[in-house]
Parts: sequence; structure tokens; C-alpha cells
Amino acid sequence: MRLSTKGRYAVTAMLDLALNGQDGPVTLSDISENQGISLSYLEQLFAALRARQLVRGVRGPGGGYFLGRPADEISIADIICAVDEWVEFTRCQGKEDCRGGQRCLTHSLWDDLSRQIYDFLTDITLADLVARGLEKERECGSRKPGTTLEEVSDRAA
Amino acid sequence: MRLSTKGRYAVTAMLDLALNGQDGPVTLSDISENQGISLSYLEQLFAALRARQLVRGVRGPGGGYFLGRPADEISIADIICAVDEWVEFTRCQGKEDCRGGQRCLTHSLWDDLSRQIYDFLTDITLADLVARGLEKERECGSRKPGTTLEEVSDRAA
DNA sequence: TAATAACCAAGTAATATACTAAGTTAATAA
DNA sequence: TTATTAACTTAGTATATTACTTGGTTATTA
Repeated sequence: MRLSTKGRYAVTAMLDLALNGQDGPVTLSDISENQGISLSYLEQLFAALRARQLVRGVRGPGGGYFLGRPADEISIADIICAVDEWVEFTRCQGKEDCRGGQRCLTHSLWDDLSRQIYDFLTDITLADLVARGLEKERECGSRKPGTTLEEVSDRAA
Repeated sequence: MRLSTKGRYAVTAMLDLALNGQDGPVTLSDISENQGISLSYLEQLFAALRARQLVRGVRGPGGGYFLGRPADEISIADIICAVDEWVEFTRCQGKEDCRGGQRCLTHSLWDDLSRQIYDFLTDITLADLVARGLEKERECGSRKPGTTLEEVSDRAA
């Protein structure tokens, strides 16, 4: 498992999609402006997301991107793996002395941990994040019309 | 939270320490050989780990490194934060339009997730990892004398 | 006093990050 | 039909990070 700023950009962009994709497709230009990410970098990221069917592009005027499937069926792990390319950690099984050897012992412990992190992020969906954000927003109250979580959620309902 | 290969090297090295540091200090040369990490890179990593009191160095012949405190008091988050420099994610609170603005909404959702990952890794200690590895090893059985988890654990007891 | 191994600093090749530039293709609206 | 929009594609690049090399110094032990 890897968790870089690249993965963060991807998750952030997907969150933007989840929040704004209710009433029509969202353009990368919008996300670029909203999140302060360069358009071309977004295009790169979305090429990877599209390859995994996490988003669906619509061409032409009025076009943009939708989520590839419902927000509660897209996990954070899905997103991060799409852009960050799950690099398999030192798989020395077979190659080196792995019959209880010190090297592969620690490697297998690391693999276990990595698997745990992956499982953890597999259980968190975009929908979860948005829902949890909703609760928090409710506590603090909101001000600017049309851009609060409540109203976004109302539109979705 | 960041989770790079650098963090993986640090965790791997600390696991090595936890496993072999029972009967005396472990040299970076040993870890270098065991884990296939360059000595100088290890020195860089251990400078950061030492700064956070996660390891304790002993100079001179017969010297090496010990864990800075018991393995059950060192979390994976401690290790990763030591070498990876917890970069605070876009703190646009105040600077930009943050009263329900779309940008900071997604950013705060990301912050929440990042906090969750951090909390998750705070709950996992080196001792946990070693213990969980122990169980697994027991199931499969081991072969080479002196380097299996059972024997390492026996030495520790 | 010699050997060991931590500790320190500067430089570097290789890679990843994030972006710019310059297009092509498909869909819509004039 | 034509212009516009926005997805899609490719190539190149400045910057930063990674992982390492080199060449030291200091403290400790034999």
C-alpha cells in the first residue's frame, strides 16, 4: 500500500465528484478550479481512474465526469490503487533464503501490515466520507447558500 | 499521513531491531545486510528515528542500536511520522473562502480520512506486528534454527 | 593505539511529482 | 455545416524525493 500526495489529489477529486456530480457531469476545469489542481494533471489522474471504471467521461459541451458507480461502492483503496499503482513489496519468496531467514521474516511482517492498511481503506467508501462530513457540518452550522453539505445532500435526495 | 517506500524501509528496519535487539545492540551493517538497504541510507533514517527517541545508539565496538522504548510503546505511526515528516495538508482555513466553500469542504473530508489512517496506525505497535507474525509462523512451521520467530520469541522471554 | 561503529555532511543518479504545451476526437449548439 | 466545448492523448520538463556514494569525525572498546 502506498499513500502519496498523488493519491490525495485523486481522493480529493473523487470527493469533489461525489459532492457535485448529483445534477449533471462535472468538468475537470471545475475540479481544477475548486481544488487547485492543474487541469492536465487531473487529466492524467482521470485516465487512470477511467481505466478502472471509477469514473465515466461524457464528451462535448455540457459534458464532464460522473462516478463510475454509486459512491457507496467506491472505496478509498480503489482510488489510491488506481493512481498509485500497487507496487508489490519485495517478493523475495523463492529468490532468496526465505526458510525462516531474517530478511523475509520482516518482509512478511511488513506485508501483513500493508494488507491491514489496505483492508482498512477498502472498508471506507466515498459515501462514508461524505456522510461523516455531513454530521460534522451539522454540528458547526453553515453559512454560504448553495455550497453547504446540507444543501448538496438535499439535492441528492 | 504519508506512506512511502521510505516509511516502509523505516518500519522494516525497526522490525529487524525488535526481533534481534533482545540480546544486545544491532548494528546498521547487520540491518543493511539483512534487509538489503544501503548503510548510509539507514544512517539517514536512524538519525530521524533517534531524534524522536525511537532508537538509542551505542558507539564503539560491540555497539549498535536498541529500541528507544519497549516494542509495545512504539506505534507504526510513530515510525512513519519520524522519517516521513507529517506534511500538513492544505490548511486553507482562513486563507481562502472556507465558509462552506467547495474546496475546503473536500479538504476537510480528506483531513478526516487522514486522521483516521493516522489513528489506525497509532493503534498498531511493533510488538503487535511481531506477535501477529508469531501466530502465522506457528501455523506453517519453521526450518532454519536460530532465525525463526519462535526462537526469537523464546530468547525474549 | 588500533579497530569498531555510531554520527555527520555534501554530493548525485534515478525516479516520481506536478505541470505545460499542443494536439485529436466526439458531442452539442449556433 | 460550423464553431464550441470538453474529453482524451502524447510528449516534454522543472522540481522534489529517493536511495545511495563518498569521505569524513567522534566515542568506545580491546
